[in-house]
Amino acid sequence: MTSPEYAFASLLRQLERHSVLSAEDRQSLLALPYRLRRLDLGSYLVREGDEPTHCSVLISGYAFRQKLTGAGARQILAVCLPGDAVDLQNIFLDVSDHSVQLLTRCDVADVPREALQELALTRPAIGTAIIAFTLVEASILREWVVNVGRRDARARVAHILCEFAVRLEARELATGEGFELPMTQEQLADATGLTPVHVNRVLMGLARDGLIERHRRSVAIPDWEALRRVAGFSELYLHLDQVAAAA
Amino acid sequence: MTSPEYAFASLLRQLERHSVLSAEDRQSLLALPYRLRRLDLGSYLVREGDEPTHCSVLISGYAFRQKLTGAGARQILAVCLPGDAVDLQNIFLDVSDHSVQLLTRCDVADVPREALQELALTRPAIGTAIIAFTLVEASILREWVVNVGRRDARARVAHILCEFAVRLEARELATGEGFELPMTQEQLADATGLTPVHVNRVLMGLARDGLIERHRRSVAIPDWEALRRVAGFSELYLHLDQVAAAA
DNA sequence: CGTACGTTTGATCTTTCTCAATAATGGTGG
DNA sequence: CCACCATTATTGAGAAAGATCAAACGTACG
Repeated sequence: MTSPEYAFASLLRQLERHSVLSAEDRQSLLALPYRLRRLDLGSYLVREGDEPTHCSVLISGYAFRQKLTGAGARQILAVCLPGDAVDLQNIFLDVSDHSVQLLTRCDVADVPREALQELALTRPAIGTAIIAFTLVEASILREWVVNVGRRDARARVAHILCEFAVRLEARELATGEGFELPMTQEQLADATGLTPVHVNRVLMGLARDGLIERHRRSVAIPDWEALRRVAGFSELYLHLDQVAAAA
Repeated sequence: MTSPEYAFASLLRQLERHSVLSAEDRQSLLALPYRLRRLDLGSYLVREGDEPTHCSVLISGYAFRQKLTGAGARQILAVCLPGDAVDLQNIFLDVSDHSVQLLTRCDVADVPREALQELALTRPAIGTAIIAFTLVEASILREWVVNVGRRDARARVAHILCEFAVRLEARELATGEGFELPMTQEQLADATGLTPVHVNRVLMGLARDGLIERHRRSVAIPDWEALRRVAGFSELYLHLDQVAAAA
């Protein structure tokens, strides 16, 4: 389950969502050179200001993108799931504009920048897939702006829970029953633009109203429609249904 | 100044920021087929849910990306400047996840989806440039999340003003003296996640403290360093300095 | 088994929102 | 060119969502 081959396969599955890859395309992706690392919770995969030399693929574990304001506040920008290529971003820009930190202990595969770049440019189908992949990330980011900018605390927290549930299910990391939330309430606060105290109160409120059930970090959603309504959630922006046209 | 050739030249200049284009690359970009349209303020260039058939390039005028929450609130996600290719986004995804609306009367050039897509895939340098371009947009979006999520009202408004000033200057649409802000205070509010009333109060406050000078929609920044400090602004995320390595 | 971290709760305070009214401004038709 | 109308900007008073401060409680891990 956590072998590198499996992780590349997961990356592959995501790329194929938006582009038709030939057997050769697939092969050359799986043949990409890489170096394996195991990193502890809290390690940085990328730091703002870095000049990237490689792109890391998350084999197992979770990570998040973050930036700090001048005043020292932290904003979490995105959560990376197992199988995500963490910094496709950095392969085509020369300096990293945000940091990526691990949410859990992780296995990562580092792919040299040039190898991936060359693949993207010489194989049009892979190029398309990579562009589409970054565009989906951008779409998620746009919804994140909406969440933080124009929803109240309850809807914000509900929305981020809906997003996790759907993204995790799409990768078969969650069942309809529920999922492990890989974040502390403080991290949830930095993702939603709230304070940890208020996140706690909102979570308690959602639980009290029967919209979620919690035991430790595990979250279950007994009435999906109800939570979706509270969150104003519509999964269109995840671009999950877009299957590449048959070859 | 507002001929289509000029606008494509402006697009070209942006693309060349991140990739080295050959004479041929340039030529094929400028030879792209297009259809010209003049549209009134408030028109939609793209609507959420649309299946895109073309990519519009802004020849003159301003536009903005937006999404609506279920509750009907609007969040502005980005402002598009003259010379921007508005929906490179949509060329590689099959359904548009947000809307683009005009901030002013605009001249736009519609480039057929297939033409641009083919160019991106057959000319690696152009492919690189397009990926880099969308990555820079994503970086701006990330800073937008930080702005709305983790800065107080004063810093938020100051930050968006700093961003405009720098982006406009980079395209020679503003001088050190100041610039025309193409938005109403209500739109500014939807961009910063505040209410129009509060945006007004913050603007008044910034002016009272000598951080900005306003007459109608024109904004001057008498003390750049002071405003930058209030905003916590650092232009790294705009990736402006990144010049393509010499060929 | 104790220590550090995360969660929960209460009390109070502040920022920002809401509602409402007034004043400018710009555009339009006569 | 002027008067009118619609939109945008400005101001005040009161309300509310969420922040801050502080303390207690759990739980996991070394």
